[in-house]
Amino acid sequence: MPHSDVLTFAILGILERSPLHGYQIRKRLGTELGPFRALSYGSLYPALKRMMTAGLIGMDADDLKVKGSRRSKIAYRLTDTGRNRLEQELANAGASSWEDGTFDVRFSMFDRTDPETRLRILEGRRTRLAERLEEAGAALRRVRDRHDAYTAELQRHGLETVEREVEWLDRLIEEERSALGGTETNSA
Amino acid sequence: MPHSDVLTFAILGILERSPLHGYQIRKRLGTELGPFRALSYGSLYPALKRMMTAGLIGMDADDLKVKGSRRSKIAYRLTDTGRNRLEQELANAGASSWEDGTFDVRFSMFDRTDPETRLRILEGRRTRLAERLEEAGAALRRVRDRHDAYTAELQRHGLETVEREVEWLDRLIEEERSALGGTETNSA
DNA sequence: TTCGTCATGTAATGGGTTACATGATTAC
DNA sequence: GTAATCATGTAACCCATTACATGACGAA
Repeated sequence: MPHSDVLTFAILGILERSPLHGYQIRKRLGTELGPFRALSYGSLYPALKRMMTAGLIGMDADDLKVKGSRRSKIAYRLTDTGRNRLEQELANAGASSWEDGTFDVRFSMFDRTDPETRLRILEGRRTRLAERLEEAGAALRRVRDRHDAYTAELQRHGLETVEREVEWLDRLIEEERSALGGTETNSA
Repeated sequence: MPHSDVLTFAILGILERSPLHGYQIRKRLGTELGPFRALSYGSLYPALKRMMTAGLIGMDADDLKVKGSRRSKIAYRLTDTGRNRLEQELANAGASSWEDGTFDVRFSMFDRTDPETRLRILEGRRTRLAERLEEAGAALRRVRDRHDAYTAELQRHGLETVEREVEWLDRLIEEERSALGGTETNSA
């Protein structure tokens, strides 16, 4: 029960702001995150169905009630259960918040996350990336000579990209710390 | 028949340098590309099996022949068919070379790719990224105000990352061009 | 002798995409 | 009237991961 999958969480976060049609949810997922992705309907609608079954969301059928039989636009909205689930997730700063496919989604809801949790998530992500950087760097030093110039360049660029992300996180962490007040929070 | 999947192509490229065990192939995939990935055996071995069936690779069973029944280390090597397929792929500068999950693999074999093809692939990738940048930027300008500071920052960072990749490509393209001689090659 | 790494494989499962099928509404 | 976009959904498929099962080899 504790934590749902990313997509469910993302949809919960989007629907909290206002009820939306499936179509609109998809667009929001595209512009709010990334903005380099477009979830297919083949993923979205089944997810909404699952969430209905789980009682996380409900629907306002616009004209479904008016005319007799026509299926039409459906506006989904959060139920109380869904809202509770979302709050529960927003308070959680565990590993699932730093992981690769999850961090962006989690970050996009920082405006609804309390400052301490934000900081812990940013620090978690930073630690994780720094670890990867170290492993990768070490592995690289061991085999450096076996690589041609292009492979080496590819790896250099890969490392550089991650290094930059770490710098970005450092900047955000610093901002969060100073907004929080002093030197109070300690990192693991 | 024309183009195989990325994994097949990557394995072909790795085995061309020398015959390897499945285990070693996996490690190479990890260090040569990225270096942020580790393919699972659940993907690797079935892929090798498919490639065997397709006649792209063959095996040197080390001690399989010596003792009677023991399954042991298997060194895979390219067959002539496999080598031909690889060459065919290496000459191809089509869209499948610029796509997201494919570009890295393709780039890692640039030492076995002729200069003109290299240039066309780099240009293709650059064009694709620049397009995405434009679309994303336009989409963003339209909805900017609807976003909170965190969402905006996430998008800013995403765009910046892609911009940097474009700069990286520009540098590589320039190098390839000057190595090629004059101003001869024309981009689409 | 036991621990870490090398080594090979299968079955169940998961999470996504594409292609298909359908139709309403809006702007030109 | 016709094209674009809005809008919903299913079925088939793809490609990967995780968990499981097995065992050899070298070093402490």
